[in-house]
Amino acid sequence: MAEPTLAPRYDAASVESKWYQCWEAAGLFRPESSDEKPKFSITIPPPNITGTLHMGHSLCYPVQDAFGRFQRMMGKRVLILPGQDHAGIATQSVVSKLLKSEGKNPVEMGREAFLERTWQWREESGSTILSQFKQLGCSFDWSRERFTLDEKYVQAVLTVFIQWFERDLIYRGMRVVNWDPVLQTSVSDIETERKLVRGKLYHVRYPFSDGSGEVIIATTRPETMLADVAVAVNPSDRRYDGLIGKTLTLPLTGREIPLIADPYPDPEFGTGAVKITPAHDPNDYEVGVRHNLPMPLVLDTRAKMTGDCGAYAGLDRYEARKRIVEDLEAQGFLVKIEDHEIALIISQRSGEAVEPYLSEQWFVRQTALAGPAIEAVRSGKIRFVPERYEKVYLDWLENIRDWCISRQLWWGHRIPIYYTESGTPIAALSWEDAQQKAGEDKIVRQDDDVLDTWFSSGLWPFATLGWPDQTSDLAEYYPTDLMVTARDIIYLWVARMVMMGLDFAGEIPFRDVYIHATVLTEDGKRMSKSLGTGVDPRETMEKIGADALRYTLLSQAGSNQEIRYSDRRTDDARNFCNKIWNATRFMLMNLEGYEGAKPSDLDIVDQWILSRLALAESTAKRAYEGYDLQEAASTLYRFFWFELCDWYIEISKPRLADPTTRPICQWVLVQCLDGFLKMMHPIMPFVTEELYSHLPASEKSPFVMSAPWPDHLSAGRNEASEATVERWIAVTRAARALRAEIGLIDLKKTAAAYYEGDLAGGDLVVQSQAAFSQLTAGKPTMKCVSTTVEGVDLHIPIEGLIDPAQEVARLEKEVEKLSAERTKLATRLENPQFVERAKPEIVEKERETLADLDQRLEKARERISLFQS
RNA sequence: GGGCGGUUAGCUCAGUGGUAGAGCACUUCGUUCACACCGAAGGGGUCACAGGUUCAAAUCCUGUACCGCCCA
Repeated sequence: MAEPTLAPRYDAASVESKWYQCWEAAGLFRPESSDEKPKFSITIPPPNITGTLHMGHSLCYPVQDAFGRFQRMMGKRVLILPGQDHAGIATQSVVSKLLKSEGKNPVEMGREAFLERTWQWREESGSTILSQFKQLGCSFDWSRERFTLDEKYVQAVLTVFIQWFERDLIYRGMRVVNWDPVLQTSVSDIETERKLVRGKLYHVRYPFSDGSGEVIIATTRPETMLADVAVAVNPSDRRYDGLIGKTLTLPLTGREIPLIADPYPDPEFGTGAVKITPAHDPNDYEVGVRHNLPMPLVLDTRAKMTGDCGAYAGLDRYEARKRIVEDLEAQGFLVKIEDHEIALIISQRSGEAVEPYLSEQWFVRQTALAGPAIEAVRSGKIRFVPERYEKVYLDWLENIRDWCISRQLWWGHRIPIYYTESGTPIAALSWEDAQQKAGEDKIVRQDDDVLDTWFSSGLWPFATLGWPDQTSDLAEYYPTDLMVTARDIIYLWVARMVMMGLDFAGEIPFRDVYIHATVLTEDGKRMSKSLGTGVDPRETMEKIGADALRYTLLSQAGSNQEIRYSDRRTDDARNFCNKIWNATRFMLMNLEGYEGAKPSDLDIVDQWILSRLALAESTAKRAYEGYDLQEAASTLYRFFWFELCDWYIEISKPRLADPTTRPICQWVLVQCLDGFLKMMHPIMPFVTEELYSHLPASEKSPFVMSAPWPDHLSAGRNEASEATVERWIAVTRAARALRAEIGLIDLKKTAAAYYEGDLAGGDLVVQSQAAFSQLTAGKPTMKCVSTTVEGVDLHIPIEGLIDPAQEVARLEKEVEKLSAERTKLATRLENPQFVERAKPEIVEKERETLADLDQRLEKARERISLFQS
């Protein structure tokens, strides 16, 4: 049953294109509907509809696929549910730009027309990334694909809002929020980042109205002084004793403001006096509330000075700053300008400096919801992998602040609040519902804002399964088993899913949270499109295939927090694919006469490789179970390349030529390939599927993807055979090294050799692998170069081929090395404390090593004297 | 300021107490015989630094330096 020969080189492109459709057609992406099997479910982090595949995705989604594939092989009903996020801000700005490039004005179009256009865009280009996941081999259940703006999903979002509103967990209030003046919307605290920039600290004189002196304030934002309503000093600050309550005249405007005492100003900083601008600074806002101060706005939603600002009206905030500073200086109010490092708050979406802005927004009260979410992780019901991220999660939840959920956008879930004529807000699923709830009071409008995208994605693990309906999917697959995501959204998303899952679905949303590493460039920089440091995974896949890309990234997915992507690594992965391909090719080329029956008598090498295979199986299984792909990948790599290819296949070459040993070799090779391909499959699905399809395995599954994990291999463990073959390998290595020492490094050239000692039946292995024409037991009479390893003496007759002085030098070097080692060991063994306290097996091992060293030293010295004579 | 991670061969990284490892790169040798995307043999390390615990430390503890990330 000889198979057709494979091409001599692996070509990913021709192999990968076909299998995805085969799997899908066979229905392998959908979980089986069998109650007997335990389930394993994942809801994938929904990528943005504006997204295209980057290296981060190429790690995150194959990680989920790999664990899913592994669990499928372990006999679970696996559901990996895919979908997408509507990405409010990102999508709205993409479509706005598009419209502007078409010469249209999104604002003038109006909400309805804009949304229609956005839906059209979503249909046309919003699913690119999902097809790229298919290219990566992700075995997701597309029949259950969800989108956060699906009708059903919207119902879930509105239901959550309404319930929370009615439970008084959602409230509306005037607050200073992070305002993005480019995107024209509020953003939440965690959608901002801090950036240290060099700025200036302006010291400005605020005179007392009665002419009795002045207070000097220090500010980084002089343009907001037009909205100043007070100057505050710390009550403990003696410099201002007796001055509290006096009135100051605000420069440039002549407006009168009070000097107040408040704990907020730090007496150590500057003059200890702080101007208070409640509408444009969150700390000042708090002061304003405490002192019941007015809160005028001087900047508008575009961060331009408002119409009330006289000469400055309409100026951009930076231009206004310049002009105001000039005027302060001209009028003698400016004391000095110092260099100062400022912590700017940047909006992640636009990159623009956030403007703290007093406005009316919707908030979720977080403290009560955070409690159970903290408990779920503290009690161990939810586990983080790596564990250290647990602390990050807990720290955030323990210091949580209310969540601003309203966004001044159109694309998203419109806040289901309807206002009556008398101004009462009513939360309802629809206008009609609201009217019903309102009774006599007439509904006149719906709130204009939409919800933060994270509000809707917080429901992902249960809303995708049909909640609020009690669907069978929800009953079967919730709570899910695993959430795989990046560390930068532990707050934005993971914590919120836990809070929302516990509150609405009554259960944790997932058992384990796997936080994957960040993929960086080769020199440790962030991959970023704008910086041009990104590597496009699609190009990598075209060059080397999805499997090699997966291997490159997954083989580095351990507990590290970053992965560096480099082409050198992808070469390794590509070479590995080719090696797997060719080893299988070798086996297929040697299948003549193979009948598939298990041979009755295995040789020691066969027992050895099956034992190594068994060990690889248990290690890989443990690694996959513990979410350690790096360990799984390296275990399988080492087994395959260093044991199966470098030794077993090489040793099998002469055995395959011999009709008595051939059937054994064939059978063992098939076992090894079968087991290896299965175990490798979660990481490299395509090449393993292709090669499995050529395998003459006896109990063959239709696909390696649907094959069971090879648990049965563990029976092959045989430590005695392992020890024996490892000795043969050590002797072979020593023999090759000895050959190299005398210039016989070319293994094509044969040499005769002799050995003394017990090779435990390995003479043929050593002979073939060290390329000896003959390996004869006994001591030759002619002049030899010799070495001792594992208690075996090897001799290669040299017949004057070598300069005796050179050989003496080599042996002396060896003696030197051995002596140094011996001294170290002997010192240790002479230490009574070592002998007393170290574990007996360690002491025993050291003693054996010492004896071995002594023997080798003695022999090396003998050999020196032989050459010197 | 607080927290987390890192520092091991020229480079990228494994290595949870018992003689320092891999891949790449380098040197020498080898292509009709699965694979040159390969094979064989080599060279190359004060495991950042300083203390401590231990019979024994890359590994555990304390501190320091530098790099990265997060929070304030």
